[in-house]
Amino acid sequence: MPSKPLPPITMDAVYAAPGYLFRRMQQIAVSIFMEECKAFDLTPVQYAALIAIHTHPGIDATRLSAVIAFDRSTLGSVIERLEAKDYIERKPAPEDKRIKLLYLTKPGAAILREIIPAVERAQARMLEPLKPADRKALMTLLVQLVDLNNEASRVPLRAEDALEHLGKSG
Amino acid sequence: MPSKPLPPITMDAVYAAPGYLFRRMQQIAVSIFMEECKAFDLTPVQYAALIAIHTHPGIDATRLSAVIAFDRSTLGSVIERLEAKDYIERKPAPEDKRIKLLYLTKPGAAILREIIPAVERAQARMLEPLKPADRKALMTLLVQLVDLNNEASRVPLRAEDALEHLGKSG
DNA sequence: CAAAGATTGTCAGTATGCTGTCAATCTAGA
DNA sequence: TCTAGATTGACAGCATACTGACAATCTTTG
Repeated sequence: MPSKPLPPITMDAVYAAPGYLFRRMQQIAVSIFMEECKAFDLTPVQYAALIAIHTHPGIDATRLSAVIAFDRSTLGSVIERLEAKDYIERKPAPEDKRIKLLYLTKPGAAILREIIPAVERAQARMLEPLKPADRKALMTLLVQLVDLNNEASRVPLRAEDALEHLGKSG
Repeated sequence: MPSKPLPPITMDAVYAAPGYLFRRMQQIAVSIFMEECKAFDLTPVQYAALIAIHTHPGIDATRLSAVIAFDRSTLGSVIERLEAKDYIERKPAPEDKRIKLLYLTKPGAAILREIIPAVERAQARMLEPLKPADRKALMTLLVQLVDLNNEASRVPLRAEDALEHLGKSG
């Protein structure tokens, strides 16, 4: 057998491939987010970063990247843009000259309060076409899959554990 | 009531949001794809484009973007790179001077044959952590959701219908 | 304490993705 | 036919993402 006959190459195989579906769904999710939030000058990534900084005031960029599973390189420019919009500020850490601490500003906290309803509408719209039971089933499976595949991505999620090495006053 | 008390802002709400999970899963999917296919100089997007051009020889860029649901602007550079690698070639359409027809080259067809097993391994790996029944359930729900949300994205999938206006000799 | 090693923020380079625009070209209607 | 409108490929500009590298800085070790 010099060459095994390959399966026929069809677009249907592409349309049914997990990778294609994940990409497509991501495009759709971003599109819905931007539509619901067009009154606010925030992208999904910037929103997640703001939430994380709000939840962990004084976090540094490297730990932030672990908490939201974003690439450290990418995060640099995201932070820059958030700072340019005056939603966050960077302060040098007194005990480590390499580190810059991130804090939400008043306008940052304000925009967060205002945008949350729009974000929730967006999240709901993404799943709206499914029956409620199916929405729940899909989310359950996705949470599992993302968790079990955590190490497969370049920047695994390190959630709260990532903060254990931070100097906490508690 | 001057201001309604907002729900507490937690990272768990972010981690459970559909949009966040889709983004995360997309990152993971790309990472796995690139790892399995590192022997071949092809990205997931370039792979999908190659398959579509193989399936629809002589397609033009605009219709290609509809068939794989990629942005027309983005596709331009993707095509450029595929052409630079000598995997496809562009020929001017005789009856319409605006259009450039896309064809797979011999090296393009060859790389497609070679990469397919790696791509299938990648697709399988993405779902591997789930039980077989759960994989099937997830894919079924995702196919539904992507289809029902088709119009929500900037570039809805137009699959084969997009080709109806193409001059077909058959 | 000095050298080796690790960490942090940053940058260059590449590759999607999106919005908006434009000239060239084709099409449809007056 | 002549022109208003649509289509096509291309481009500029912005925003993720990833790889790999780097200087400054901190930590660990001998």
